[in-house]
Amino acid sequence: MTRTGNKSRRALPKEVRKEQLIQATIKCIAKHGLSGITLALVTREAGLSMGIANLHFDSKEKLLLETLQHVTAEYAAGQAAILESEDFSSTGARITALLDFDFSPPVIEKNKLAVWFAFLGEAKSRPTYQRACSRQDSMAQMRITELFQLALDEAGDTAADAALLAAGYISLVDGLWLNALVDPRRLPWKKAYRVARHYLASAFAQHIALDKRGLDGM
Amino acid sequence: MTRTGNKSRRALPKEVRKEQLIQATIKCIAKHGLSGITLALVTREAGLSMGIANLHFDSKEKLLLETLQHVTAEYAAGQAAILESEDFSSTGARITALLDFDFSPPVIEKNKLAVWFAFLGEAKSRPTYQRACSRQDSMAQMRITELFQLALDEAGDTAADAALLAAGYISLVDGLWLNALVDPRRLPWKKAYRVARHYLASAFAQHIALDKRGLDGM
Amino acid sequence: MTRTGNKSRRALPKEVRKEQLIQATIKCIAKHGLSGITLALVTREAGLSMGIANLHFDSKEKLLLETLQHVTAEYAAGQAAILESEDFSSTGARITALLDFDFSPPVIEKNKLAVWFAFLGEAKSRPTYQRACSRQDSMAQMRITELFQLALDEAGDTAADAALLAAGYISLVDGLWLNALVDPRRLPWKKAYRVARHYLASAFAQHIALDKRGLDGM
Amino acid sequence: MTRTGNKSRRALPKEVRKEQLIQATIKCIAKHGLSGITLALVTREAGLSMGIANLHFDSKEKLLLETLQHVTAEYAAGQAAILESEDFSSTGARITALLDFDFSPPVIEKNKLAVWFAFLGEAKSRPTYQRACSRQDSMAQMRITELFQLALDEAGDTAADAALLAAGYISLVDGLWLNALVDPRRLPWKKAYRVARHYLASAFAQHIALDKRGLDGM
DNA sequence: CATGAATGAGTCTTCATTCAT
DNA sequence: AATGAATGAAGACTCATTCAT
Repeated sequence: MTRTGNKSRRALPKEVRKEQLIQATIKCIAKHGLSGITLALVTREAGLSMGIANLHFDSKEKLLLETLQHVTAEYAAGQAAILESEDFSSTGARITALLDFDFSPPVIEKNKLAVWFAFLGEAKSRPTYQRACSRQDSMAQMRITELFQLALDEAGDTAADAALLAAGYISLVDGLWLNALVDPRRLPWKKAYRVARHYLASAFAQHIALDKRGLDGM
Repeated sequence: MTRTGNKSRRALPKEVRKEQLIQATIKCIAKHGLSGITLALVTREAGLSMGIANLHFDSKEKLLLETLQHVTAEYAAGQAAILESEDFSSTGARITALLDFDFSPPVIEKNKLAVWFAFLGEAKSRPTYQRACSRQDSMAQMRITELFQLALDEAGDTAADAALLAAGYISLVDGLWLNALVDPRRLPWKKAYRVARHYLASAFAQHIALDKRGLDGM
Repeated sequence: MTRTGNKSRRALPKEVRKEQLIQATIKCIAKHGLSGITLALVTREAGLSMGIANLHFDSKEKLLLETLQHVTAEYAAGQAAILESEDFSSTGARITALLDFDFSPPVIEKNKLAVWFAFLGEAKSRPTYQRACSRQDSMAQMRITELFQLALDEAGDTAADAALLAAGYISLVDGLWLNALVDPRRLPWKKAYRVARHYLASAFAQHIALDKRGLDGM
Repeated sequence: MTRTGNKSRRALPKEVRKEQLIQATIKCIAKHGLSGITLALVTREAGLSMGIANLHFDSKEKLLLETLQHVTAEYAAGQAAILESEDFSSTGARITALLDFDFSPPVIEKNKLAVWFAFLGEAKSRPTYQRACSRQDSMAQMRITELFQLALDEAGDTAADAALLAAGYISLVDGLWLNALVDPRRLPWKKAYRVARHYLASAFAQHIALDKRGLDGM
């Protein structure tokens, strides 16, 4: 319950309200699942009235879609910042940054991941979700492949296949997220991180060391 | 299949009906998603009457749960057969069999995987689903860790961590399934298989060769 | 409230239920108007549950449309019976029968007329209603024109225009219905009948007498 | 239009707004029907803000009622002007003027007639509408009866019934309006006018000629 | 056992009305 | 006086569940 003390009748900028509702939707999907979510639940979580969701999003379906897009866009932006940044001193540092980003608190935040996999679980039967999930992925996969290729070139490794390594990294991270999310006792986040780091270290031995034990504060 | 003697003539129909309904449920979840499924859809798909689902499963929820259990049990049985079989001549052959099984047609069948990820997507918010998903996984993870440890021992590798490799393999396969399911053009099944094989080959170089290009007929 | 004493859970033939709902709809439109009608009102009037309307008609809109068609079809059938019957001994008798039918109790029944004019009032903005209202009217107008032409021929009247007389008769009856319905004190049904009879008598003096004073029991 | 002196600068806007909203309401009823009209539609049509309707009319219901009264008052005023005018040289001329008025462009304007019949269609179930529709009608009917009686007296016709003729004329015009409005192809306005003229000509042969073929420019 | 018409609680959606600005 | 974001009651529609046949 996020009542912010305001008389709540006060009109707020459209974007603020939409953001408020999207945040409430994320919480509700994490708590009740995609098939258990209702507009009543979402608006109550936001501390607003029932009608407000349709006022700002026209329909429940559009609210859900914009929520999905919000989550994917946020991740894509963070990832793109790393892949495009000029600040990295080395290819290894960039790959490490990518890895650390993928297991940073904002990314592995329970609620957001729950939303992500809730939509992926329905993606097969909902072309709209599928498109929203896939669009940015293709781009990211290309960029990561390029990054990995650069690392292989630097190492003089002509045998390895950058595309295969990239596809593997992406899927591995997805799988680790999913398993750590569903049952953190079986796969603690620290262990998940070490698995991913190990994967990269064995592919890019010259760039990434194995010894770092994990992210602090996880 | 354990035939229960001569009285099966009477006892069988009940199980047949349940199986019929579970198969229809699998198809419907794949087609409409967990949040789009209705008993009317399922029973129509099965060519039966509306009331039959409640007659045999008491409630929609139980039908869904049994469907999930059906899918996980089927996978667990196949995997256990490999992990426990006496027929393998070498550890490498057993690991390869595990890999091939994970990408064999019955396992990567679109409908079943869709069901699997549909339930996983809701697992975070539904303890019942979570338990059904996790139970057998813990066991499998232990057995796979043992298998990998055996391989490492045979290779004299004392540096590698079998538990980490096992967790990585399981998550990698989950991630590959998910990505290949959601968008097979971005990640074709053949490529997914090569990624998984590459993962195992780099961990168990002495046991598994890289050159095998993929499963036939995929 | 039309509870017919049955346990109401008993399944009835589909057509019987539809008829039951259409009758309830007619009553409700007469009582609350097209813009005041709700499915709750209709189903309560029928003594049935809320969901039944959508079960048999798919949507409120289709229930309303079928109700309109029911009313128009009933009138058209009665009128067609007169226009096509072989039983009339003379043209005058047929015209008189037409007139008497137009003011017979089943036709001028308050509820049905209210439904008729409720839909006509919306017809301008609802092509679906417009079509349902117009379709049979065109046919009837043609047949009435033919009948009037026959009467004029028999009378040797070559000056009068049968088409004009028919259009006039139809509109006059519509207007009389409407005015008698809206305010029976200003235009009692008996008077409305005399007006219509007078119209016909002045056009077909040889066939129809003026003296008959009106329908009994009105 | 009675200008209220110099303070009109301040007082006028209120009336202007109401008129603006009534005109928008007329358009919207014609376009969407009484059951499809919403305040959002009306205020958007008027180019004003959502809250303005309640500000000036207190409620939607009152806006609708005032719209109905606006339309009926306009018609009644035009009709009264003819019935009371001192300018007519003969009874025949006055009757003809009445007829021509009833089919003059401002009266048969599509939107206004649509509004008129939309309310009439609901009148049976809404005493408020019924009263608004009937009030002036009674008066008009009396005056028209007087006019017709005068014509009959002038013609020495003692057999005809002026009240019956007046009731017939009023209903006939209503019916013609309705039919021409709903389906102008089946009953073109020119034909409707000829029907009405024919009705009057056959009742008042000495006063009204048949030969005039119709209104120009229709 | 099986059927499917009927039920009615639960949801989404609309929209007149309110009120802070 | 005017605005339009926000409200929440009311209504259409869905669908798991029941039960007479």
